[in-house]
Amino acid sequence: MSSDGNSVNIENSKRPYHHGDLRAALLKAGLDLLETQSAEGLSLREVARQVGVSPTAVYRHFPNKQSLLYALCKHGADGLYEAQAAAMKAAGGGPAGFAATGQAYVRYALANPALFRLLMTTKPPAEMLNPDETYVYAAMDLLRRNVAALLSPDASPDIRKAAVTLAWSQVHGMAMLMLDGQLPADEKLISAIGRGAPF
Amino acid sequence: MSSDGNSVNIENSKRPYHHGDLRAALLKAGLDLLETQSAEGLSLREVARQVGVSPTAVYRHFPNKQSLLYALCKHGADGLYEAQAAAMKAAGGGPAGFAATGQAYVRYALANPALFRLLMTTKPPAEMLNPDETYVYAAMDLLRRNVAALLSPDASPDIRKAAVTLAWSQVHGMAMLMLDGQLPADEKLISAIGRGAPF
DNA sequence: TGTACATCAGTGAACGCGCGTTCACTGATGTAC
DNA sequence: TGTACATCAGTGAACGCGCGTTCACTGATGTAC
Repeated sequence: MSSDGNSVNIENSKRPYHHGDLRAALLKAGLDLLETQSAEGLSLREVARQVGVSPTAVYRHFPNKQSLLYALCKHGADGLYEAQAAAMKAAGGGPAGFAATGQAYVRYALANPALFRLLMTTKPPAEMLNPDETYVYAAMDLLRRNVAALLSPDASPDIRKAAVTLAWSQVHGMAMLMLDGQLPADEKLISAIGRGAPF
Repeated sequence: MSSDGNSVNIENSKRPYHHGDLRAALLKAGLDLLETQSAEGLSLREVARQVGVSPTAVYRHFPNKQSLLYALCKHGADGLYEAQAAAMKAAGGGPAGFAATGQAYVRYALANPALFRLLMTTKPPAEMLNPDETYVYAAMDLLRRNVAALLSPDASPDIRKAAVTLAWSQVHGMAMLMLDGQLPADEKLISAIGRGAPF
């Protein structure tokens, strides 16, 4: 466990973390725990335990459990957006870029199951800047622009909206069905996204 | 609360339910509770409370909490299948029938949010007859047959599988996004399903 | 029709559990003079 | 450089809570004779 030899327990000094580090450590621990369990099963005490700190210490960095969860959502949303943006950039835009972002969406969900679920399920707190934006707003917006670029320039707003909705639905549905074990997490299925499928 | 006048509490006789009725009452209570709260928040004690019975009484009808949840899943799965089958029958098969089943899927999810989630998330117990079947198997199979009927007869198995997957994904994704508040539960969006959308 | 008895579906009390959160506290750190 | 002191990030004990489940029980129901 500890990295100094002889398996001696390092006795924590009273201040084991440098300024601001505990917050980051708590988030890291939360993310780690979400790799092996669902968000509902995640407890504040468990996160503290994982870091090796008393439950009370968490309250120095987050006013309550919920705000810790919010922070995890934020982190996850950023990750999702970055994964999609990177995929689009790598694919070079256009139809290929569109397909790539969709696939990145599914892959991100599969790589971060509990976090992805939490992210989608959680409504941001009212204090957030744009009250009607969700955590996935940035990722969604990227998708919207991609879809718009594929449509003929004179497509009506209704058509555009329907196209975005259906594209997002398809990608999201595949992600959820795979997470829930209803579909195999099969790379072949993922790569069918955006390839001019029959629907 | 009670239906005899003067707000006198009806003192339960020791056997308030006829043979087998308590089981049905518990299931009913579970379903009712799932209309206003998530499945994770549903407790065995709460179900018992709702029926007006001690928590212990539940154990006469279900070996444990999980099996009560299984029974709720079963009920929900049957409901989903029936909703889709009825929609297909009403639409008279063919492409219209396919669109109707997809739309029925989304509508069922919206009408039974917590139950639908539970249903999708829960793996049936090993004792069930076909171990690799999920609760949604029947509904899925109906979809599969519908999709198959739409494809040209010489479509390869891979094409068929991809078509089913994408169709299910689309419908499921829309349902989930609406349940999660990421998309408005808008009838216009729902009716876009299966209407030869751009994707 | 009456009686003895097994069965069965409930009861209430109790268990141990882990949770989120509050409290009064401690001791190290950083700062002003 | 030394000292006094405020700040701040931790601690451990405790709270009340609701949970799933077990236990010994009770009294009504159904059955055999």
